[in-house]
Amino acid sequence: MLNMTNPSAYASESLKKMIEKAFAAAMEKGALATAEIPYFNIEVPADRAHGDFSSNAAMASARAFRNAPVKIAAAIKDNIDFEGTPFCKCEVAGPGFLNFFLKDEWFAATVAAVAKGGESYGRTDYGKNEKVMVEFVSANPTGPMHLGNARGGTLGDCLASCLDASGHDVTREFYINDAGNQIERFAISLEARYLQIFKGEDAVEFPEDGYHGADIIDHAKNFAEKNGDKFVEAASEDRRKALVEYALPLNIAKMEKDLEKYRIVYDVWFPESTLHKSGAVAETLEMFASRGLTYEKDGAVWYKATEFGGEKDEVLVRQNGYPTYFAVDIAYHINKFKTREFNRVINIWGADHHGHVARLKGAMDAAGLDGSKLDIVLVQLVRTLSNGEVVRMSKRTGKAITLTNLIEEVPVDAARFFFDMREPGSSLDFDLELAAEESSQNPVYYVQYAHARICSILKNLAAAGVEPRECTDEELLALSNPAERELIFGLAQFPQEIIEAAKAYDPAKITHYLTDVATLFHKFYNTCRVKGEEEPIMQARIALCMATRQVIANALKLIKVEAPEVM
RNA sequence: GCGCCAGUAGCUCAGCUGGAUAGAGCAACUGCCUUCUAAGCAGUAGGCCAGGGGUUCGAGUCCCUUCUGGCGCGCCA
Repeated sequence: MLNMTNPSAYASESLKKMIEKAFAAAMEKGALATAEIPYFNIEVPADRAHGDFSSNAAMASARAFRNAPVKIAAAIKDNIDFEGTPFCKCEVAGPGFLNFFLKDEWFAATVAAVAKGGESYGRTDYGKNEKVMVEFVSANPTGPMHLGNARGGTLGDCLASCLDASGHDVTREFYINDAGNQIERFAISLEARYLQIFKGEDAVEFPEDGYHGADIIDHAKNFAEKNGDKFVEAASEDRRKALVEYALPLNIAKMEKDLEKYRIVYDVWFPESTLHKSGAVAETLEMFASRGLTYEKDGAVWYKATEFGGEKDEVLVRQNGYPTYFAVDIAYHINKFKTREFNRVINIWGADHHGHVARLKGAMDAAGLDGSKLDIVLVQLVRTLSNGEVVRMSKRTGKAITLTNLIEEVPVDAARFFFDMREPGSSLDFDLELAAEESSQNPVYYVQYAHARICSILKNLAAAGVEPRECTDEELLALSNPAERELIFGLAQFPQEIIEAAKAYDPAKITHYLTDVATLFHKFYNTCRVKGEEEPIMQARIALCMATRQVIANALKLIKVEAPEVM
């Protein structure tokens, strides 16, 4: 039997070699003119009557061989040697497609491969252990997280899982913006609310650009209960410091807890403040200056971004002497690449940050690093609706549907699956009431149902005294019903599907794949019986059921959704 | 004004980076449970792939252009 960790890739790779050999053989015999073989595709045809795999090799090489595609296809077909490949048949169809059919052995071997792989079926070493960071969510710790964070969180987390499963060395990171302007605003907001408690709301004006949310008021109240009016007469600087030192850790802890409830656990929580304390920001500024990349204008330090693809130059140090967010971000990313030696860095950002993409990549080039190793996945913003009305998300006004609300109203399985079904680039409307109401028709249950059904079949068999056993090759070869074949073919795609998701930075492929496998299983279930069949075929079908359960469980685990045994 | 992202069935979305007759799920309609879970299956209906040009054997996919929607273009982050 064949040994396969990635049955689908194994088949398409040997097909590619087989076609190349056929080209060579045809040229040698003079059936084709001697020419270089052009690039051609291997794909799975939409209509499976067209075979298990097909190739456009003949059509793609029409020009190179100065011949009609159908004639080239015939020449290839005549010179194909199936020996040592998982294929048994080739047909020429349509305008010159080459359609290929897999041997029975390949299907049997796939079922065996899933069983052998067990929990690790799906994992490959594709990424060669490349050190990759995925930084995602990184919400401001000045207020609660919103639905955009939930979406970015799901996508970032699942992307990290796909990278991990495809053989990358992955680190999940949350960047804590615990310094800079928004912390200042956080401080003055807390201060105003605190003073309002003791002096009355009218006596203390709330700052125009402060955070108006109820969470700020709660923090101030709790702080006042703990410390009384001790800080009313204190110097403003001390008061603000005390308030921030009280409230910020609480906010960070709350984010960590909420994300954990949402099944997101980070390897690293990286505070911005460490970049200031360690001198990394200062070093970055010096380095840019020493490379002649900066100049002074209007009392500020500017970076010549236009020399690195930017539309305009950018301020690094403000007139007031403080570094800009951009300067700190450059220092942060130098830290990722240089200090911590990540080979590739992936950031999940809200689409509203897209203006920042090119200049940060350019800055990496300017710093002597490789900006092309920095990839930004832009997640379109989530527009929140409430009963059909648009709710503006704004930390400033304090009105937002929070991640906490989401977790309370919609089961985590449904929420994660929902956000994971859509590609990052698609814009999204989210109505919390509607989502809560309709969560029962979320496709996640369709997938989970398939898993539960399999568990139920196995349980009934066990009750009847039938225990699964290892099948012989011959028994597995008997899985020849079209519904069985389709299902096995689907199971074979899993490892490659993970690789594709990792390559395209698109974990939505996994939810689509899961839905496909669930469909294939439900069809199989309605076509073939397990219990009550004759022993050999029953055991082969048990093996297929167990393989399917394994794949569904592995894929659900990848996106951190439960695989229930009973529904 | 310039830039980025999007526009595919009534709704929500796929479409494997240029392949064969454009597919799912909801919603609608018709069938299928005295045998392993009907949260399922089978079927019907639903389309100018936003519009118009172009590239080639072949375009939902690539190029140009127009329209529509979202988001950017701060010494904010």
